[in-house]
Amino acid sequence: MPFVDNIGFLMSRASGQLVRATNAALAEHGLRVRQYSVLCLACESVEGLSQRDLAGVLALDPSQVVTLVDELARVGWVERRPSPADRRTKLVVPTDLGREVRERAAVRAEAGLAAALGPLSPDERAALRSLLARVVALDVSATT
Amino acid sequence: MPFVDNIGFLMSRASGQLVRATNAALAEHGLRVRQYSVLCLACESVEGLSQRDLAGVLALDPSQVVTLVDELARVGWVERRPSPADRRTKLVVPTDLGREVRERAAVRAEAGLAAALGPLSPDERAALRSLLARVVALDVSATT
DNA sequence: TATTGTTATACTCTATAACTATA
DNA sequence: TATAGTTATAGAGTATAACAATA
Repeated sequence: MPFVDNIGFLMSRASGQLVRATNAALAEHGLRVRQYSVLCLACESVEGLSQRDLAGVLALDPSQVVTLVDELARVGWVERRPSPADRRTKLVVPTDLGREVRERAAVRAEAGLAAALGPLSPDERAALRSLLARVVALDVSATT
Repeated sequence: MPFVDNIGFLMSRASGQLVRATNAALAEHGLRVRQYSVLCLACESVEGLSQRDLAGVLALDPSQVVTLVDELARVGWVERRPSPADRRTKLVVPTDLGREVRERAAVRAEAGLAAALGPLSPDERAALRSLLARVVALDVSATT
């Protein structure tokens, strides 16, 4: 099988395309996809997530999460709150402004992603999502 | 739909896993996946590919290809040959040693990739490949 | 004038290691 | 002793711009 049909190569190219399309769509909102992912997860949580939880869900190193939260906090879209249960832990919670930004950004991000997925039917997108989820579920490094 | 089910996010995580698994498998052969892709394409071509062709197929900037070919040439696995047709063009061709390395590396790379794709059946892998190929085919930036 | 290969630069992402404060 | 967050650093990947040789 020729190299251009290698699943790893195709995955890497496709991933790059989706990231670029999403970043382009998010640019007008002052976001990149990494910061956006943190903002989304913070908005979805009820009590806020610890940075450790964020690192686990996103499969990032905790030190990377620090930077992402710093950037979102600097513009006032999330804030760090002390955890009532553990004084080491900081909960990342969205501000009201952060929720608004996230809502507007989500519309553009979805549109950008949809365009990058092109002619795939809804069923095909669901199939792709399901296959990807099964690959991701294998990740051994993610200790969460 | 929660962020963790976002296709872009899942694709990005899955891509990272496949790249890491492949790099780990290739490490004992002194290769990383980017260099390996150039070596594979050079081995598959009959007359050698120009660096421009390589950049087009791999969706990389021509300046990135320079670095990759430099590294493979330094260890004697490929060489640059002048094109008979165009004196600006350099054809990248594998050496005999390069072909041997590629053959051995391919075995390990395939095994590493297969492990990273885990429980996906052959049919599911084919379906994944096909879906990815259709997404990649959309890439507007690839002028090839 | 346009294209191939090249050099240079800057920014993002990835990967580790070490430190602090708490547990 | 282990964990959450933080700082620091180095390497790999991505994105542009400019230049020389050639078409």
